[in-house]
Amino acid sequence: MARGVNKVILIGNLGQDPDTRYTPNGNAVVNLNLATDESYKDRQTGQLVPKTEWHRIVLFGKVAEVAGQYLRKGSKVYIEGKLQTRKWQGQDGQDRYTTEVVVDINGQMQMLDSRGEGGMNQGAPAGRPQQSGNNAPAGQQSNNPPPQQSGGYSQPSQGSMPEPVDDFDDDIPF
Amino acid sequence: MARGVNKVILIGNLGQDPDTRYTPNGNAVVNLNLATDESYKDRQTGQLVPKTEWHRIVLFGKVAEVAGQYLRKGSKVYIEGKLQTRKWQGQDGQDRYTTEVVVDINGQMQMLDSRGEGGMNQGAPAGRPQQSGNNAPAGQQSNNPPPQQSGGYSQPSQGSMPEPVDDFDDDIPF
Amino acid sequence: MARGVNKVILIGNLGQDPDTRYTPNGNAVVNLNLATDESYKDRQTGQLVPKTEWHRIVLFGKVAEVAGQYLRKGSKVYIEGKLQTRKWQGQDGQDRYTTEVVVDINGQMQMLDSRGEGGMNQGAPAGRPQQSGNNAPAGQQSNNPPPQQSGGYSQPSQGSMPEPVDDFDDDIPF
Amino acid sequence: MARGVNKVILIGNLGQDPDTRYTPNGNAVVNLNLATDESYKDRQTGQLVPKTEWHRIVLFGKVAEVAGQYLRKGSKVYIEGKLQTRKWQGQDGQDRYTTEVVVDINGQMQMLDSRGEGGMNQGAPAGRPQQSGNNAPAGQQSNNPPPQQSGGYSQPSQGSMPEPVDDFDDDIPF
DNA sequence: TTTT
DNA sequence: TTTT
Repeated sequence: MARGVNKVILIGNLGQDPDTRYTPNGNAVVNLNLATDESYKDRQTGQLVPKTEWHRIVLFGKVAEVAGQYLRKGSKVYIEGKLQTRKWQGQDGQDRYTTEVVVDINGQMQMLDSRGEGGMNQGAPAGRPQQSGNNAPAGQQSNNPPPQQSGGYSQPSQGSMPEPVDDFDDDIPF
Repeated sequence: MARGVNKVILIGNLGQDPDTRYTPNGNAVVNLNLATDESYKDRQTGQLVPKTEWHRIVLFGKVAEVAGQYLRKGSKVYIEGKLQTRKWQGQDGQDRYTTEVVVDINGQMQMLDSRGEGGMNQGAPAGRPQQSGNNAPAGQQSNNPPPQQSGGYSQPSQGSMPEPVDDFDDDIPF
Repeated sequence: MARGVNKVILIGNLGQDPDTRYTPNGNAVVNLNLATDESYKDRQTGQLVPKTEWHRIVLFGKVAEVAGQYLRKGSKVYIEGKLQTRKWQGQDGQDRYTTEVVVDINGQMQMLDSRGEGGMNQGAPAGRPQQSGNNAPAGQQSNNPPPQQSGGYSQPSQGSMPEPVDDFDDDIPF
Repeated sequence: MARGVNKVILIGNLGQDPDTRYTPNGNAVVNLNLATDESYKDRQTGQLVPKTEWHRIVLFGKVAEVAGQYLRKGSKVYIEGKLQTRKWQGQDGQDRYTTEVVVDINGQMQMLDSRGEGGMNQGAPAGRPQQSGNNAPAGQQSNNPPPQQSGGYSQPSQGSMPEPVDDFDDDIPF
């Protein structure tokens, strides 16, 4: 299935709560904003300077469900996925490119906060529908420009959150 | 030095010859355009569809020297580096972001073409100065828009190719 | 499915042809002996000393089929799998341990020899049955001590096994 | 320096406190016993069966110092190293082989327990000399059979513990 | 823009 | 925007 290798491995913390959306088929698609920290020695001052790198993560399928339910702002997480750059149109009609780390059936997500502390403190989210309501407030997110969206999927027709059947794979465009 | 993990592993082929530049200190900085191939089964047709992902690679230091000298368009290569997104200004004054895989002293580059075939066919490049001349023709490359450049380093002041001393680390902005 | 991470990534060359066997169900199980090369600077002499590390690889399923058919002694290959140590009984009744890199449905194998050169020179093996005959000679292999076997699977259609060529395995020290 | 790739990435928990030793030169060498958990679906019963894999980790240099000082039984940790199999002689004079994950200057170790909970609860170890005394009690460890040793380095000549020179960074470099 |  |  692959004549190359395209692998990303990250450990970092979430900058915000996960952004959960659903495909028309009811499959979860979760966006994460992940910070990885590094520090390097400044050549001028000789001091250790912290440097944060931010990564856009997109999870699909089962791992997206878990991420959306259990991860929160501040959560520490291990991510294994692949690099993907997608093109979108800016408001000026010009092409823009956004690179994301895609975690699908071939990837992995591991929560690294032990025993519920860490970022999992806002009360345990219960069922899926609530999740959707809590994490993907339509009004707010739907104004986001393309770089905040992940292509072909949209949000659940709110209020009518249509029985999430798990026929995944039927609508993800890759 | 790092309180997180930020690792990328790629195996693919170069879309063009490497783009070699030099910092004012004479350190090589090489840009690669790397394709990784994957194929997935189309849900509609059931057919296997090939899909190519393109990656921007930036190498620094010793590994950059080697890449610039021995890699060519078509070369198969293993890359281990880290993700880095840098901001630049579009001609319209707006912010743009480009994500690259940075290979520095902590990364790795492995040529995977065996026995000189593959992309290594244009004759063995000799010394470093010539390399610079061959691979980083100033007039051509300097017109490249920001996404084609890697930030703070510029090209060798040609003709005066300043004694490539290996005092690396003195000018790389991270 | 996993509350940890256990990942091995190797690029190296095969020390011998693959050793293909079959489970009672007819599933391929392939053993590889993979060399990864490294060199380090000797502190005494200051010289660059080459050092080869040998790895035992066990492949299951589809990837095993491909490996058995297309890899040969000398082939360069990318392996992604997981570490697994299994216990077996020495002839003296004592416990022995062998660590292997297991490549199953979650792993990956990529052939890195381009255009059929490399180790792929003994003529293209054809169908699976023949493969079985050539690579998994029952009579000879079944005498191998435990470290040469990979646990619960046994050999194919015994009794009719034709010329067993691949009896290396006898001098590999693990 | 390397014409191959030999990389291991693990996330798991320590089965015991680290075993810290020192080379004659006073360099720390730390052994860890790391468990990675996985679960698989039993084909017979259809049940999810947990499975623990144990790994021998050997750390050298600075990362060894940190591991010896801050890791404890139960600690969750990220390990990046390389596979290495070393030969030793059993009491019966026969060759034995032990495979370890070696973490040296090219590797990485990340503690994943947040805020001092996790396994770091036996009181904060203070200076290095005490560490040595606490973690590498010569009398106890020296009875360990070869698989418990890592080759060329020995234990601190007791009583004469030679003032660990390696005053690299300022204690806590992360 | 690469490669098979 | 996270974390220590």
